[in-house]
Amino acid sequence: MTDGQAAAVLGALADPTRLAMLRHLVRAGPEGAAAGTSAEAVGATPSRASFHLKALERAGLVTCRRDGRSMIYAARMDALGAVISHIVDDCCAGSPALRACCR
Amino acid sequence: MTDGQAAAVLGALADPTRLAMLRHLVRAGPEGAAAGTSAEAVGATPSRASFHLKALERAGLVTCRRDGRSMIYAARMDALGAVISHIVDDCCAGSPALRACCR
DNA sequence: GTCATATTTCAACTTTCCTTGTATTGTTGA
DNA sequence: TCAACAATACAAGGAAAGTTGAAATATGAC
Repeated sequence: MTDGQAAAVLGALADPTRLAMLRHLVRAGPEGAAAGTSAEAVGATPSRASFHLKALERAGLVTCRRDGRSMIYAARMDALGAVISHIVDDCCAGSPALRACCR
Repeated sequence: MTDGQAAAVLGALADPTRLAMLRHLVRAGPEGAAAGTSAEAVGATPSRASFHLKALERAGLVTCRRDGRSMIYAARMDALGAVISHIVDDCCAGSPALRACCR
């Protein structure tokens, strides 16, 4: 993973609304949650929620599938892990102090 | 740590130049490195380097002290750990899959 | 004090991002 | 087919961030 790619993912995470949405999706589990549900969970208008969910999807942090009238978004834990690994292992030279934070 | 605070730190990380500078500072160790040295290491002009180092400092990711004519910046591993902890523990419900990435 | 070095600050410009409201697409059930 | 609903797409406005180059500040050497 290049710094540019990592920066793009971190940029997607660098917003309180998106952080809240991602948390909601992680708690929803592999099943995911409908866009409207996430919107309501974080107190965002549908349009705004769609904008931020798309940003998360572009960054590869969530997947999207249609289920009837609803769009179901689900968190991609592997992508989240990849960017954390980039910071911890590559960027921060695998600092023991940093690794300790994850335990 | 609130989502807003975490987002601010993640925003500071969400830039390839800053990611490269932070890596350089981490490798420099607790001693830190002069602003000019970091600038040269990542191929940035002094002005641009100063701008990004200040951004990292505002986010609490680096410290700054003067040594003669040079400004010495040093990475704050604890701050880096805190934001990773926020994502791993709080935001992502301590997902075992995510924790595994840090080991 | 004067000069050179190291870094920061500033202003101007460009680009990107976030929000809001409205229009549009896709889906379901009558 | 038509009406209702869920979500997205689009455009406009304003705010924030990054880049550049020139000027300013702080420090050390002479």
